[in-house]
Amino acid sequence: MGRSPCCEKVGLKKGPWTPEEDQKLLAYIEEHGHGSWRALPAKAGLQRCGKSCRLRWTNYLRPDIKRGKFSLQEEQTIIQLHALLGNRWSAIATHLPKRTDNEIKNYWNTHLKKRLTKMGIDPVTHKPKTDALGSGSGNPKDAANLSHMAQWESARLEAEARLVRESKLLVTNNNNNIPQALPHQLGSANTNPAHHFINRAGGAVAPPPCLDVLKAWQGAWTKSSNSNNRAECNTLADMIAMDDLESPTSTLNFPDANPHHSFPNMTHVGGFGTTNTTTTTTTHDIHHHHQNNGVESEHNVNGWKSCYSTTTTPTITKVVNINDHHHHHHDNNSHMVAPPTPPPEFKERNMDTTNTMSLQDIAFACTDGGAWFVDGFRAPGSGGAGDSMAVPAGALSNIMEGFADVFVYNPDEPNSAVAAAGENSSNGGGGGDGSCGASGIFEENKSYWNSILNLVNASPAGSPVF
DNA sequence: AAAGAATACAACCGCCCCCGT
DNA sequence: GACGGGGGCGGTTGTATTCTT
Repeated sequence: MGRSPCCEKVGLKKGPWTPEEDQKLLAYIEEHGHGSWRALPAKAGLQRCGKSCRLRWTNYLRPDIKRGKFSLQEEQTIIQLHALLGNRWSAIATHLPKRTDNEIKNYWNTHLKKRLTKMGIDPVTHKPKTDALGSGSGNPKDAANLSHMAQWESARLEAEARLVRESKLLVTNNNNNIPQALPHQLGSANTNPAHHFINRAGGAVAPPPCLDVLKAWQGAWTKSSNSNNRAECNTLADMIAMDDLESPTSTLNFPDANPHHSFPNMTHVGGFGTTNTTTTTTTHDIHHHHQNNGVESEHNVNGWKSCYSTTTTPTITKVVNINDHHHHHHDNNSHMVAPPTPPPEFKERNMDTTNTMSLQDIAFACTDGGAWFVDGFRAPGSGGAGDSMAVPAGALSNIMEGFADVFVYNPDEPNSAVAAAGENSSNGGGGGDGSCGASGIFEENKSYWNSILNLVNASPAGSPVF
């Protein structure tokens, strides 16, 4: 036998709510709370069933509901979470404050799904459609790149999901974020991906990934939107400046006396076309010591510079004017050779102020075709240590390119978008408008896959994500 | 200007899970 | 442990609005 209906439906009104009905419902809930939904309509004087009242309240009348256009960040979050969670709208909604699952679901069905389809990406699997590879973008090169990304992403998601799960166990076992030893400190034989968290100041906490990655994204978006100049917020400097960075997305916090110290060790791999020199910093998180062909140089995280010797622990000095010191490079006229520089649009990006690292942070593309990899990660064939996470061969360039425009792409301000995937872009650079045309579509694809990398971070403890 | 198509969004429906009894 | 009510969830439909021809 079927279930009995939630309430007696005969004579009950259906369809759109009138302002009067809304007022009655609001007034009643404000005074009494909703209590039992089943009993509410009679008490509130409404000819509706309790379920209808509940839906009207939760999806529309609730005071903490944000209405209106979805921001870029919200869109990205939805897409990312959907890639991981599928149609679990309520789970997705928990990471989009003030948005209801119904609204997100509708937005997905009416906007995002279509847009992904248009980009040649299957909105269900979040992978490029097979036929799209050949004909979707009209550009075989784009399709090939996309295929690489998909291939790599698939393997990666698997590994990272494992990482997240294991990290949770670690955190649990360590009693609420008591600092843990890093793989380097534990011994190098550990190949468990769960140990690949970024080093922190003092070699202390290696927190599990969480939605603080998205927090950083959303913070940047919000900040730049407020200043009406998103382009000003494309670098970590802008994010660092956001001491008031609020997280609407994550409930996890990892205490750190000085979050500005939370930067990774990095290793430069490849570059300069000749010697695949790999030099890893081992001392300071905020300073990236760097050597090519025996010549030393450095990369510094925003706001810091070093007075270093080439062989000893550098002395780190906070730079007063952080905007002047995105990177400190010695030019070719000095005794130093200019190191390969990350394209400006993603220098220092994603090194957030919130004590977490995005998986995107494993690498920064360099103009020489090489890349900076955060400790514990390496490019294929780079011969990294046993505790490195390898990137499948063939994927590196795609990864590098994938780092480009997530932050800066703004469909409302096409000219502000950094469409090309850095100076080593292989698809011809594309136009500045990431919102239309084959090139634009490809840029969106890169951004898309890039952003999915963050998904494995997107599981605050206790969330329904995993 | 009007009709039809497309889009956007609110609301409904039915299934399922949780929890109290 | 079984049962039933309440509420959550995801899929779908209905309707208003906007766009296109």
